Amino acid sequence: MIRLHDTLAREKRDFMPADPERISMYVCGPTVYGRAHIGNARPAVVFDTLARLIRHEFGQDSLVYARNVTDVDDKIIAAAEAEGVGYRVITERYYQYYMEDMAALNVLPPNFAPRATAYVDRMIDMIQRLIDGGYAYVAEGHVLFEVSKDADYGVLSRRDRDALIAGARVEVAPYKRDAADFVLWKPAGETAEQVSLSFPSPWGRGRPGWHIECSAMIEAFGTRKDAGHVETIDIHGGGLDLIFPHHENEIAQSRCAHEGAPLARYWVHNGFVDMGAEKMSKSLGNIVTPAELLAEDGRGEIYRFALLSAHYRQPLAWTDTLVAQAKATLDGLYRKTGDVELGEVDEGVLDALSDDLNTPLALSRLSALDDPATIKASGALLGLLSQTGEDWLKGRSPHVTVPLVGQSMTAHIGVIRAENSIKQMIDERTEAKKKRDFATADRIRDELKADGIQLLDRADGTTDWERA
RNA sequence: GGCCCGAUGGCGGAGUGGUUACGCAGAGGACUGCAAAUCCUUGCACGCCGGUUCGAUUCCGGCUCGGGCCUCCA
Repeated sequence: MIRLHDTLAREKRDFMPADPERISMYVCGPTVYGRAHIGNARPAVVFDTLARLIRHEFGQDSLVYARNVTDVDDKIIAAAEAEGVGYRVITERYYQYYMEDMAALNVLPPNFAPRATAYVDRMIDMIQRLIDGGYAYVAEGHVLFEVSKDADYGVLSRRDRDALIAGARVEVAPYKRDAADFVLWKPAGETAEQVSLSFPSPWGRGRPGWHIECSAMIEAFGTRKDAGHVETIDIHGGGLDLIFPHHENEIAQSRCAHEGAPLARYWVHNGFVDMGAEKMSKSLGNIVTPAELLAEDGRGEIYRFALLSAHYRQPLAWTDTLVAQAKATLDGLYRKTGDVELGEVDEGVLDALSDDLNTPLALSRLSALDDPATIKASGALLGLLSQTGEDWLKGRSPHVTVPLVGQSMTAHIGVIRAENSIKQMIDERTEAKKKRDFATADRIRDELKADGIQLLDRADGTTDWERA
């Protein structure tokens, strides 16, 4: 039995999907206007791990996992205008980067990756239904959701409307009936790029608001095999900061458009990656990207391990020590697994993951295991230990040689010695050792060490090596 | 101001009303020409003040400190 902490209930609940053969999970994905940072990667890794667990428990085909791509956004327009290119250049480029970065972290592609621009018709349809139902109104080319018409507004974030108004940091737009009302549709501006990224609608050319995108995509994309119209999904996930206003507003829109049907049966939110003192975010300018990390060491599992080393709801401080510890622990695990085939998943690891995705406990149990095949299979459930021990320890990660756009790998590749050359030096050293010429033997060992190659002398006299 | 989290050994981080998780790092030993890896052994802990209890790191209250959200945000 999987248990999940449900943000709506503020407690762990047994996970009972509506249809165990067709479980639906939707996670808010990236807005593709810039390079993802390691904090953006946390939900991708966390929900990828949850997806692996659900597939393990309910069957490989049991889960339909959707992670959207927001490709309509003011920041996309701003980026396009800044570079003097069409918005599609921006969205395509950063979507590609995102996919590459996530793949390096062993994040499997979701079953669906719906793009907002492909679902505008559905958004317009949903907005029209909200207007017809008396939940939304048109004002100066905008369509706004009228929060006061939804008696349950605020259940997820536990806020009441008075508190919202009192705490409002942003000047209230004059066309709003109430400060808490939010935009469903906004008119296109005058600039070429704003006109370019706009769509015809009953309310004039414009673009959808952020919140309606997710509500409409959830309704439309078919989390069930037969459905073109889904009202309630099993799991809705995302970062903690999306609880308010994004998910609160999604709930309001969807519930009002669906005669009260709830949007999701379980709400799961991940905590933040921080830099020790404050959260990592683009607006604070203190970001670390997977691309930068992979340029340091291309073995992406290091960063996945680091992200999973804290419970997903806890904050995680991203430090050099954290990365070093993740690498050291993985090295130890890979020395144990070698190149064995997958065995059975360990019950202890499975139990830990099933208890609200307790990855730190799962990782500690993984380290305590002895049988290589069990370690390998249990690691796979966490998206780890996907390589052979030798490839890992010799640094043959496929990502090491992937050129990263905007990042020069030249320096890194420059210090990577061809394995033939390493073998040659090992042979020279073996000869020197036979002659008890330890000065030469140690010189060779030091030389290799300076290039990050650690020699391992085995009991039978042969020598192997690892890349530090 | 409102809402919500957290505080565990050098570091990361679970967990539990009473028997010192685990990993990384450190120390000692075995092995080694010397190291590394490996194996064995080992030191180090539950923010502060009260309360409940035979007994609290664990439950309750208060305090201090830290973090997040309050319509950009994973």
